[in-house]
Amino acid sequence: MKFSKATDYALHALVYMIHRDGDTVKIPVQDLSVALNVSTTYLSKVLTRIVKANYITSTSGAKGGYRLQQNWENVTVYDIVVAIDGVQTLFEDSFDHGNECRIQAAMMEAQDNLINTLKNKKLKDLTV
Amino acid sequence: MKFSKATDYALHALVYMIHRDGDTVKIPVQDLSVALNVSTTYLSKVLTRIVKANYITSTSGAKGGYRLQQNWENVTVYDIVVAIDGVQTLFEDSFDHGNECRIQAAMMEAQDNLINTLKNKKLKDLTV
DNA sequence: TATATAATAGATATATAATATCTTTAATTG
DNA sequence: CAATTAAAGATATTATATATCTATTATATA
Repeated sequence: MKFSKATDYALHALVYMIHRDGDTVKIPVQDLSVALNVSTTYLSKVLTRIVKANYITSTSGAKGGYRLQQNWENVTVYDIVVAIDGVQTLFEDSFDHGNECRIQAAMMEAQDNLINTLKNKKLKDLTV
Repeated sequence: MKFSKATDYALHALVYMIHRDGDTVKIPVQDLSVALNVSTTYLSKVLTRIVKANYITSTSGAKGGYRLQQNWENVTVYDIVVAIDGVQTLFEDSFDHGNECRIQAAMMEAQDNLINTLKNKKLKDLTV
């Protein structure tokens, strides 16, 4: 019952990127790994998922790196959580009680409240 | 980012116990394990944590078993989550940004909303 | 008191997932 | 072409949850 470190890394990396002039610059993973004190290889794997999800772009080769997409101001914390960990169900009922199971329903309600909070948090708001 | 199976088992076991005449009967783990289709040994380990947390009592020996505490009507889903998994922080910031870290703050707010929902759910309400 | 029943505790096993590293490949610049 | 940088694949490491097994302790009752 924890958010993954990968999500933590991704959020911090993105906030760092926003600070470094938003979508105007390309930042190599090397820079980010120094800033966050995380290995380049692992951070790169994490960021690749953010690329796939289309919140940043990447360019290989010299002078390459990661750059925020132009739409970055609308990206939410929830978007990143999903990009890293996928859409998860917090509570998987081991028992096949179907939809009428009240335990399941209670957990779902709690989960919805968690998710909605994260949907209302834009990365932009975390950088002020 | 998931609730544990142990929590799932505990909630179902407790709801089952409530159905079986509340706090008036002792129910051996054998019965519960049949009802939930979970091994007696593991379920027993799980329930011992609920005993420690004082939401049920246990008596060894013949005619023994688990019995709800008299206060069971006030026990919440959150109480059980804590009894099983302890008080957890959903998001542990790997970076020592201190309290002013906005990422941390956003995650905390989401977590609070999750927890408050579970605090407002009594086991009693899951059994109607 | 002996026997059967039932929870608890400790040791250990199994499974799974997250985290991390290493190496190779592909793309880009100058 | 040489240097740089991301991506991908293979693998290793670590951590944790889940589960089982055995031994021990407690209780009821025949």
